[in-house]
Amino acid sequence: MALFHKKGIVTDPEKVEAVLSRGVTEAIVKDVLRAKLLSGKRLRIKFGVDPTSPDLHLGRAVPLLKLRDFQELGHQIVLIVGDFTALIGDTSDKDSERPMLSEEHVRTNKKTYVEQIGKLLDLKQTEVHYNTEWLEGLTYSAICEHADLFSVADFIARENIKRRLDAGKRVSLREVLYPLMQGYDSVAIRADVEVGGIDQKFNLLAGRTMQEKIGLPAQDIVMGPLLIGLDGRKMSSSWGNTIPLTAAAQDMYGKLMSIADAQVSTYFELCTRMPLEEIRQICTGHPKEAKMRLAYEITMLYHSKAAAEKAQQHFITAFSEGGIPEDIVTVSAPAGALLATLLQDHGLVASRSEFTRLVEQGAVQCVETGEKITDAHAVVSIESTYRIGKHRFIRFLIK
RNA sequence: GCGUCGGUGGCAGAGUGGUCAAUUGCAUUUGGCUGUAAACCAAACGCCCUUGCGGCUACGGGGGUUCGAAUCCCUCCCGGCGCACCA
Repeated sequence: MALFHKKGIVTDPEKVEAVLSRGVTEAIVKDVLRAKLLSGKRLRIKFGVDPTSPDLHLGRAVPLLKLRDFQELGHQIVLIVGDFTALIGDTSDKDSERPMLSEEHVRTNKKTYVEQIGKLLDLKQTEVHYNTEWLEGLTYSAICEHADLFSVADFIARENIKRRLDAGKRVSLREVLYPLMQGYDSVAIRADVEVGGIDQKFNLLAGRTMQEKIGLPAQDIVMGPLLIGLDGRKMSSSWGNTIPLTAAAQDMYGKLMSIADAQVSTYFELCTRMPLEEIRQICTGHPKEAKMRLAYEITMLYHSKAAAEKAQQHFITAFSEGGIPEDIVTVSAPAGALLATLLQDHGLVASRSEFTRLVEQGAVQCVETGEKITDAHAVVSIESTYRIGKHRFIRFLIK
């Protein structure tokens, strides 16, 4: 945050333009927003996250970086932790009904959120709210007033709702209330701009509608693309294809190395702030080198330079050179214990059946001798290290 | 409430009395290859063991029919759709 000046608002047209274009799929209304940014007025930039799962992931970090861009221009970031909305469940990113989360579940999640966000934003310069503040106290009549601003047709025309209805799936009336709440957040904090993913368009527009009807100036909207996850589908907590911001450096690096080649430049653009020209150059080089650089950059962003270097080194020894990592889980075992039992006890295999299968496939290997285990009843009698597949390692000390 | 259709493995979605531990796709795991945990190709993918055309548990819950049920019947729970006249 070196460029940040407490009072000054940066109106350099080039920087403003960069904020409006990098990683921006659509901005509503772009010209209006540009004018506002150039005016020198300090804007209130809203962003909401629902604490639905304990970890934020890289996909969620895309809008957070956009917020950082705004913060660097000197604008006021207003972060809303949707502890109330999380109980309802957004429909925007779901093809199935989202279950209501328990309050306790939400409470434990929201604690960690602000901390994770602090890796990207300067929290001292960020206003943080929980939307329970204003949503919890709304009366039925206030809700009716809000609900009156929208028609049922608006909702059933939404693609994801329509798809579900057509497929004969249930859509709860409760879910339909979600955009109203998100919209009201904008009213409550008097947002000038709201940042979100393109999948949030409907909800973001609801904010404009509600502000206008209530007599406030309508917020502008900046929407970014959705990051593709590890399996080629949209990155989403419920798919299990995410890279969590809390992932250990080594793990984060490894996960980044498993993204598809075609995604590398997109990741560079959306998940780092490396100059676009430099990215273009890196991506014209060897795909593997480019991906390693990407993994390094992102790991550094969330951890440290040292951690990123270590993770990279680990990756090279463990995978590129087929070696073994330095810090292997080490446990003590009685002499003559069954390898199968030991691995199961330490969670490296889920069941005996799985172990047997792995042995049959030649996946279990003793590192010291290089021998593949072929007997499912092999025992461990001397101190040794085992490798299962490519990335499961364990070392046994004999008691 | 009445009628009707449906609830299957992480997800999607077949199967509708035996040969079903259950087709297929996705995800996952492993092997090969390589430029990496990319891509591609191949295999595996409920659990247990004395590894056998072995045992056990499983197709929303419970009960029943049958030599035998994911498949038929009853009942309960959950969901979709339709109906709910007069206002």
